[in-house]
Amino acid sequence: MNQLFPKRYRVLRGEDFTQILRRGNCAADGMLVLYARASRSPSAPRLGVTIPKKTGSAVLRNHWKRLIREAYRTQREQLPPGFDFVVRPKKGAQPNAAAIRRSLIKLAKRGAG
RNA sequence: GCAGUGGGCGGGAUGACCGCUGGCGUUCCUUUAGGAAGGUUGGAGGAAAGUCCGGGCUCCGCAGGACAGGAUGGUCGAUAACGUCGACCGGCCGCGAGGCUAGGGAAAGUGCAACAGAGAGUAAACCGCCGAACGGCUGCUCGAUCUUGGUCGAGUGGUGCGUGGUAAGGGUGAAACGGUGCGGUAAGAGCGCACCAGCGACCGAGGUGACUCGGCUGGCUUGGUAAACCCCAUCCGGAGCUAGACCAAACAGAGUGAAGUGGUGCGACCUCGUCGUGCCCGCCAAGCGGUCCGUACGGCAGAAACACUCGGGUAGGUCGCAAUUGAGGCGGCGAGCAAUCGUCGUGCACAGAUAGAUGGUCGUCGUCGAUGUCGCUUAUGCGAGGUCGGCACAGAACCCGGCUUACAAGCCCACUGCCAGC
RNA sequence: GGGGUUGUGGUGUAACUGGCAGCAUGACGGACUUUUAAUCCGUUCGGCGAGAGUUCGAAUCUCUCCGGCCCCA
Repeated sequence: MNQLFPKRYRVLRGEDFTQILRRGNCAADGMLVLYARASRSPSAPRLGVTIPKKTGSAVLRNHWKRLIREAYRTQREQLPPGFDFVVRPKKGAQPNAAAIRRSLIKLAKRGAG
């Protein structure tokens, strides 16, 4: 099972972020907020992570980002292909690896469909 | 043993699997650029933080003096520099080890001090004390006069009524213009004297110096506040790695800029002044724009192939940028009380992202706390293995030197006071 | 990365030439009213973001931290 996470599976350009956030579908639960938009290259789903400064200290923000990326990396094949996703933590939520993994799949299917 | 003071160390270890990212090889694909696979080797801190100071570096052509503005403020030293560090001096606190200290100037000037209090700054008279001096009222004595008990004058008492003297005592306050004693006085007072305290000048000794010690003399006493204005001394050009250089891509251009800058007459309007107009003068620099940041001066280079303003476009890549030479580390020797410096040796050394890497999961060990079991033990306690929970503060973004703040457990060194024992 | 501004009862705000920290609203109680609202009267809660320093005295001056908000790129 391919669990790599190279740069082609990531949203990198600032313009892409604004497009996904402005034009994409939004889905949220108590843990995450997810934006989804049909991508131009339909093969692989791409991920971008946004952590607002109000989340907390730099250590806490890094922790959130790593957990979200890890959840995406380990279960990328279960996500709907042909979409770009931008994910950020829900305000007030506490980071938890298992909950983020469950929430990511649920929200991705809802946002794509 | 108890209590305490100062300083330092430390920042869990290790394994498996799955990842991210820099460097260097290998193989494959590809027209170049580049892409893919796999290998190997590196990958957060003592504070990376706050951004409170100081530098390096870069640009402003060069980095001017003055004013303004800001910063610092015992002395000597250390340093690339500092508001940092070291040693020492003075003051305050502590029994002590030690701690704190923006600590120049208040006999240059200006200002401020609520409430209370009589008085708060070239001191002041509320109570109290005094009755010296002047006046009022009044008693007595003497003299003059005459309307014979009044008037005037002198002397001597009383009163403390008015003017007044007095800062010893009371009381107020954070602070009231030295303290004690004797003299002195109407009462008092540095008013005088003696001693003491304090300040200044001078002299001597010690110290590089801040300053310390001693002597002598004098004013006889000049209060607090400058983290109030201020004065003095010293320092500071501005902006910052999105600095800045180059490449690529994209778009749309428009406007302004090298002579009226000066003097003077007349006219209009509401004065200053502005406008119009005539004359003189000037017209390759006295004007113009220019991150020498603010002000004026002065200096500098510049000019239509340039500069500025407005508008439009682009926010991609490479370098800066990773020890390849730096105020590096470690060790030895030497100088110094120390901060630190000199010298010699030493491959001792790999972070470098750019939507932003340095991680996730699962173990083993370590350590701390709670809990209960077994063994030894009178108890305290010691040892063994078990279960559960915890293991901080915190994440590089151009780089260094400091400061400040945050920080779990644990450990070490030096010193002080008290108690007990020898 | 750089810069600015701000912090005062539960809420909003004033005093900042250093000198007992006020005002409005809210809460509570009373009056009025059949009751509520409005109005009037009274009371209470009790606050200068934290810690040092200067000063006789600090919300105010100085320093160091903490938090909020905003701006530039």
